[in-house]
Amino acid sequence: MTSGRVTIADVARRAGVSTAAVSKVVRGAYGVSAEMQAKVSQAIDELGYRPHAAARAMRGRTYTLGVMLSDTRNPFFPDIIEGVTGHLRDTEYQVLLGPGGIEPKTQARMTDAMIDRSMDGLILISPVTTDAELAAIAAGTPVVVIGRHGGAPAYDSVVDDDVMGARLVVDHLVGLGHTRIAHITHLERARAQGLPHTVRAEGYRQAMRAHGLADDMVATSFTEEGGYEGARELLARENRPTAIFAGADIAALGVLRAADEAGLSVPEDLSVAGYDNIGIASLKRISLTSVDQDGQVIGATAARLLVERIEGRTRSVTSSVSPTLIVRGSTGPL
Amino acid sequence: MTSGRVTIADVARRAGVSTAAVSKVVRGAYGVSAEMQAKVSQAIDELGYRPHAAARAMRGRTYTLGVMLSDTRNPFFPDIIEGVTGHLRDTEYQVLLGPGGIEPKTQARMTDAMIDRSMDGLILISPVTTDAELAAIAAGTPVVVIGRHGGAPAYDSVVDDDVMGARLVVDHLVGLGHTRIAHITHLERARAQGLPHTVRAEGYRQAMRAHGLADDMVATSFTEEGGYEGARELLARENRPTAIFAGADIAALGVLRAADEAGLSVPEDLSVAGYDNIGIASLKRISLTSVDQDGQVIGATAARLLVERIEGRTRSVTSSVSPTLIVRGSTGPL
DNA sequence: AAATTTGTGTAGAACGTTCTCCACTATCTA
DNA sequence: TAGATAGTGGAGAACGTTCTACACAAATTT
Repeated sequence: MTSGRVTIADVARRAGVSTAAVSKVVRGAYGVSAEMQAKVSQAIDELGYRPHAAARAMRGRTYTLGVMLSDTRNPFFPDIIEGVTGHLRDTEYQVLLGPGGIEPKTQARMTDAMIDRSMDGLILISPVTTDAELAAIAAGTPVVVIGRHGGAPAYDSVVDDDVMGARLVVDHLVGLGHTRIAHITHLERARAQGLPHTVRAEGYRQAMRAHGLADDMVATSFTEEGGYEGARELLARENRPTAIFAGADIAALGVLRAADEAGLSVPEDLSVAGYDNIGIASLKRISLTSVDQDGQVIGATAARLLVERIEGRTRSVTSSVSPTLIVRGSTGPL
Repeated sequence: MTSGRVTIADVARRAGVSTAAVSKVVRGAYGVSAEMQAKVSQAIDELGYRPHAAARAMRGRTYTLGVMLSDTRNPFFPDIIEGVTGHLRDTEYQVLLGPGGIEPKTQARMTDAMIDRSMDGLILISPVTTDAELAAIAAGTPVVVIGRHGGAPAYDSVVDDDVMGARLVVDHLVGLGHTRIAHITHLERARAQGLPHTVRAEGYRQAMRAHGLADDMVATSFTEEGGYEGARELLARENRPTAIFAGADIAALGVLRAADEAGLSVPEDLSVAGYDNIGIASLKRISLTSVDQDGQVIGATAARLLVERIEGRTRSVTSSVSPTLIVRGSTGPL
């Protein structure tokens, strides 16, 4: 207590062995007798020794995995995080989350910070960066990217099949008799390729074309406010859409607000669908038809791939998770 | 690129000076000439040098602050995090979040992990621990605790005035003519003192007494499900309450679901109020009367106090933030 | 019986910083 | 002119691990 932290040298002294031996025991390395193992373990317990991560980092592992969050406010993240931490629960890896913000610059600062802290691997959720920057990061550190299509050889990817998700929504709405189906997407600031909103928008376009329908998109942002403004714009048109498919639930909530304010009842006057199936979508009051992408599975998969890569795999893997359409009260027949 | 990371020695060689000099420049320490400063800065830029945090940690600072999150799913956290990161934006500190879970054991594991990684300071959000454990942590690392009443000399505290918040709700409901006002609180597993739910419950009790009314509480959990179950129990009573004050918005959402299922309209048949004023509370569809506690201010305050403490302050500070009642459509006259 | 293999433990050099001394020069004071 | 004082730069010892090389003993093979 008084004299600072307990080090491996203290343990070695207590057990009457060398620091190298203690290190072996701690790491579970080869070449330790049962007797040595017992002696050292006892000393560790008695002294309450905990390995100093920074010192470890100087030579080997830190046993720390970083998850870069692009937008803390997105209610979809907790599922992913739960998947990641759940999968890592019984390993000695620790997960630390880095709030990267939505700006490319702040995200880059965050990933740099994580690399500076010599994390063993990084999970990047919907990073807004160029492919080149991503490849540069992945060249130095094991990386798994979530939610970005078109994987690269340098890192693993876990994606939701957003094309399929968008098609599920369009098919559902067309099946209900809708023809004027609008889509609200996220305005991309950076020249990043393969972000979910882009793919969802593309999937929407394809699905509309497949049904011989004209697409109608407005680009705001994936926020409640963005959905609200997008919907206001769409609903002000002379020939307003009868259904709005927002690329994210959070935006769909804004659409619902705009509908309420415009005196339109959902789903009688306007059908609304979202994407992500966030928790509150199931509230009776909201009852939002949405595409579910099982964040826990995505998170757990990402964690698994990352550990594999840290432990030596070099061949790149892309894991695609199929989404499901959850039909609720916000969509109905025309 | 090919030969691993750029170190302070590389910079020193390039600039033709000693590593000690480079270190001084990097740290902005005293005793550097303008010429030296320029020479070294140029070499740093040319080589793209970044200090290795782990190596720094061996001797000095890591410039890393940890925030322990007790429940990632709580929609109230993003505000706090935004406050923290916002306040730290232009400093050289980096914020890393640790998902601690709701169990005392997992939270302890998380704080230990953060200490092992020699973070310069810790912000703990509603930690579920004994005062003794908290004091032990704070003895070794600067700590600011958010959302836990009854501060201790070893750490700083930032709290919402939960007694006042509860009183605001009760006063409001009584003003509307309600007398049978129930409260849903969180069942505490651990023997932790001064957690928000406890204080809110106590504030509710006091306020009811002040109005000469009998209190009626049920303890489930601060989740949508917990609110739902608590409300089901309350609404099943022969003399059911006319207003339910949930100790957290997330639970209030569950109350709304229970009301909907029971065929009760809000606020005509039942008034519902929550606490935290989470984003979706303002959605027209939800329109939940709630107590707002400005998470951003709380987060920013915590960050400020933590930095002060890291930089030498030892006198303990407790900062209390006054909440506001936001009246919306979920509460109405009896 | 000698040679080889296997098992177990240790010495000691990294790893990339920080920071305390110390040395040197140039300026100022007596 | 000698002595003191700033101001600036550098040497080198930490910090707490990991891990390669090696030493030694015991067991096994020739």
